[in-house]
This record gives sequence, structure tokens and C-alpha cells, in this order.
Amino acid sequence: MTERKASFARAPVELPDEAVQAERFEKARSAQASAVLEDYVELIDDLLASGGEARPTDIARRLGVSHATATKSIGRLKREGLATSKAYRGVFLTPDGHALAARVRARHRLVVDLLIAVGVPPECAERDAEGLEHHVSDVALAAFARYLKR
Amino acid sequence: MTERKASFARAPVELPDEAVQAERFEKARSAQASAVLEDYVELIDDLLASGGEARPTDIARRLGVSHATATKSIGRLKREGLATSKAYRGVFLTPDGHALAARVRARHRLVVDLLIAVGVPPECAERDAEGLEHHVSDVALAAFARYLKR
DNA sequence: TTCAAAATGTAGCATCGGCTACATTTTGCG
DNA sequence: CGCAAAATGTAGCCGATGCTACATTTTGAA
Repeated sequence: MTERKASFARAPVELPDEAVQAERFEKARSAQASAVLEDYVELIDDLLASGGEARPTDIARRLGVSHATATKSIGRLKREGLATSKAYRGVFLTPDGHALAARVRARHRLVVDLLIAVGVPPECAERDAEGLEHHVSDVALAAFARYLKR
Repeated sequence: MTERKASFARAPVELPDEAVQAERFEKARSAQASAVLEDYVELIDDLLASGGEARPTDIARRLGVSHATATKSIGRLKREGLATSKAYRGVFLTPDGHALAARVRARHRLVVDLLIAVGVPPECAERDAEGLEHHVSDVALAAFARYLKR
């Protein structure tokens, strides 16, 4: 078989430009950094809207973490100006926190609806959306909305 | 406007069962935990396939991190039995690592194609997929494949 | 009212994934 | 060949996010 030693045996793998690729990964990392905060504000907003109270223990149970972990994260929410709370009292959202919660919830809805629209089973859509949502850009979100409107 | 004081102003917020919700968040966290490993094996596999070498410096540049960070993560890949390397030499994948890379790449492709199919601009699809892919379950992936086949 | 259980707070530990700074080894060029 | 530059390795720091263990405060029921 006429083959030269250095020839490529497989399809020529096309790598993206170095800088472009690095930028993509950086975007993904920064999205992940805000994911936890987003989960907390969304959940707190839900609890406030439904039951009227957002207690650290409830938050912890719903997120599946220890109450100590939840308390620590709530502290971060407060440092970032998204929530307020006093010792031994429930947690509340600042206007910023509330606005973030609204955006997050709307995005969550869209992602779930899109998944279902392309044939993902509802329960699976809900489960996957919990991780997916933090990485969907505004541009993609707009595309989802257009797609669903058809 | 005839409104009663204590009536609910917003739609009655329906909260998922506590355990169900906790399970969703736990899934998302565990998916995130393997995200970094998946990114590394996929990139290493690409580098090996295209240029023939996967050097820590190249990996670091493409991921947008320092070489020290890359080295540390490569150490983790080795601990987890996904890669091998000797001091001052390139990185290689074990059979397990190669298999993981193949699965990750296939999933990445599907996610990008699905995004494009629903109207997301290609470059945006590539960017978002970098974060999204780690959270798409096998069930959702199968649905994506079915959808694209139509 | 009292007191035990539940909720909350706090301290300390581990891992992970970033980073910078510095030490060491390879590599390649003059 | 020799030596400087590049690549690699290593150490130590930080913040985020988990955890357990223990201290404190609230709460509710007897």
C-alpha cells in the first residue's frame, strides 16, 4: 500500500483558534461561578412567594446540602447585595436579588419548554435544566423563544 | 378595582417535592464535578489527533489557564486513571480516557447541532455548548438525536 | 413556666481549581 | 558545545463549596 510514513491516517482534526477556544472555556467558567448564587436566589424567591418564609433549614433541605453550607452561601448572597437576613430570622431578597430571581426563573422556564419541545421527557427536562440553565446565553435564549413561538 | 387585601396577587407558586428538588441539584453538582475532567480529556484527545502531541503548555493556553493549573488538573486525570505522563513529556490518554473523550466529543457535537437546529447562531452554539454539554443527560441526548434525524 | 427539640450560628477541615513565584529540565540556536 | 529561552515541575496562597461537630437561640408542648 503506497503510504508515506508521515501521512495522516484519520480525518484532519480541525482545532479552533487558540484564543477563541480559551475564550469559550473562560465564559463557561464565569457562568459556573454565578450558578450557585442563581440557584439560591431563585429558590429563596420561590419559598417567599409560596410559603411566605425562606428559612436556612428549608433552603438547605431543598438544595440537598447541610444547613452549614447553606448558611455560608447565604452569607455570600448578603456580601454580594442580593439578600438580607438577621440572626435566627428568615432570609429576604434585595431588589437586586429579586430582579435576578425573576430573570433566572424566566430563563429556567424557557429552557425547560425548549427541551420538552424537542422531545425530552418533562421530568428529565426539569432535571437537566437545573444544570443547563446557567450556561444558556441571552442570544441562545432569544433563539429558544423564537423557536417556541412558531 | 375590586381587590381583597389578603388574596394572592400572583399565580400560586407550586413548589416541587423537597426530595425531588434536592435530587436535581445534587445531579447538577455531580455533573459539574466531572466537567473539568471532561474538558481536559476532550482537548487532549483533539491535540493528539491533530498535531500528535498534548503538551501541558498547549493545554493550558487552549483552556485559558496557567500552566500550573493545567499541571494540577493533569495530575487529577492521572489519579483517576484517565491519563498518563512522565516528567517533561507530553500527556497521553488511557483507554478509559480515550473512551471518555469519544463520548464527550459525540455529546458536544449533538448539543451544538441541536442548538443550531433550533436557531442559535453557530458561533454562539459553540460557545454555549462548552458549558451546557456537561449537564445534558443521556435521555436528553437521545431525544436530541431523534429530533435531528427528522 | 419550664425545658427539650428544632433551628440557627460558628469553627475547623477537606477538595478543587484558580493564581504567582520560583526551581529545574529540555531544547534549540549561535 | 554551551548557554539562554522555553517548557515543565513544585510550593504556597486564595476563595468557593462541601462536610461534621459543637455552641447558642427559639419555639412549642407538657
